[in-house]
Amino acid sequence: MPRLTTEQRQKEIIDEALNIIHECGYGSLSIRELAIRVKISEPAIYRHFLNKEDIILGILSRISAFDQILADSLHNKKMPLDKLDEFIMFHFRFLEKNRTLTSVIFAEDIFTQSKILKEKLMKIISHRQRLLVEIIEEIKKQDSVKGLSSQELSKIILGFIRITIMEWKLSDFSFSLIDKGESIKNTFEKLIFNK
Amino acid sequence: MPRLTTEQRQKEIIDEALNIIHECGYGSLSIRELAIRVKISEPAIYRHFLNKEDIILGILSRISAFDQILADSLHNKKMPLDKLDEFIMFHFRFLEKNRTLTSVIFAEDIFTQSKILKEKLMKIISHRQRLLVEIIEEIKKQDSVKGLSSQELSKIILGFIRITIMEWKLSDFSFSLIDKGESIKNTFEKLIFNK
DNA sequence: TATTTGTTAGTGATCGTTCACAAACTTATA
DNA sequence: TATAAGTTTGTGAACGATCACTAACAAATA
Repeated sequence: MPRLTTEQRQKEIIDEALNIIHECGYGSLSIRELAIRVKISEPAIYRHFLNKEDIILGILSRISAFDQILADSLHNKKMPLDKLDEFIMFHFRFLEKNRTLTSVIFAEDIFTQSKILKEKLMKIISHRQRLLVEIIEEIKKQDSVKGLSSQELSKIILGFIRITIMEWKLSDFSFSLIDKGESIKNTFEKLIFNK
Repeated sequence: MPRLTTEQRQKEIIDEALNIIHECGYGSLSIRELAIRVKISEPAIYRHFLNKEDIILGILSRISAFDQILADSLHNKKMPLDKLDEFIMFHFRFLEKNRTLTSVIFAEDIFTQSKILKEKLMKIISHRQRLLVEIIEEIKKQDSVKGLSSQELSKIILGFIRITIMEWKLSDFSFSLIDKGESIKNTFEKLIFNK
């Protein structure tokens, strides 16, 4: 029975929480099961998190952290079209490395329970859309884009990304998301930006 | 304490199950709460459904029924582009009238628990996509469509529909989905079908 | 020694489900 | 037509299991 620092344990606990949600759904996420997987007792969980909601907040923080890395990565690209590519591919690369997070994205029920969680989720969603709208606005300055609002375009792109991820998940990750990303890239360039 | 036929009760139970999921999320759907809302005892629920899973199957059957009406409605349209319009608008009209069903659509957790439920959901999804692909193929015969596969196009359309519904739900149904449908129609005609 | 991280044991609440039984409605028989 | 028999739809009480969470205490670490 090794003793870890709170930081290490918190990471372990969130990792296992994600595994449970991923494998058995959010409804199966119990402190009991979590404690068994982390190989500590139930009360030990409460040494590192205030309550169950706090654990979910920890999961959302991990997604927020992703947002920061995404923003940084976009800064490195100069051409707006490259930024769009990076926006899409970053999502796919990230999810290939963190499959368990796909389950959280679609687990609506996590967020209906608590106002705090719902607000945090909405922040993440709107932030990501704002990021995409900015990219599209930049593209519009350079290239001719059909008479569609940036809002609409962003929703089309996000919707397509989302449905692709969902298909990937429902197929038990049977194809390469990154390969799909390449063809999606071409699709949008053809479809929207007249390339 | 009035006695109803099984058919009537089953309808009541499913209606209230949908209300609970809609208002409080799937995690709050318990036989106890359900019985309170229907104003019968818990064991009475089991007179009309085998178990909880059976109740969810009843909800899914209601969605399947929708699929049949959609297919019929599409048969009445002759022009393929009208069919596409009808496909989109039918979804929106239906959901405006049945808001509670939007919650089920996004409640992933319902389906992760049971193999039977997951399979029934996948059938519904793939059936709807097949319907849309057929429409797109018809359009392709008549109009010039950019070099994109019907599969890809169907995913773009379904993704956009889905994200619009999600936005509608997250905004607490603060805008008219049908109005949005009109502008989506124009968007796709401009974007994809060179109108 | 003080603090942090862990344990065992137990809290009341709620879960889905079943039991034995009662009232209502339908059908068959006297 | 009255009544008996059978079926369907309801009830209260209770089942074992599990839920999130806590009090009290022990061991490891600084």
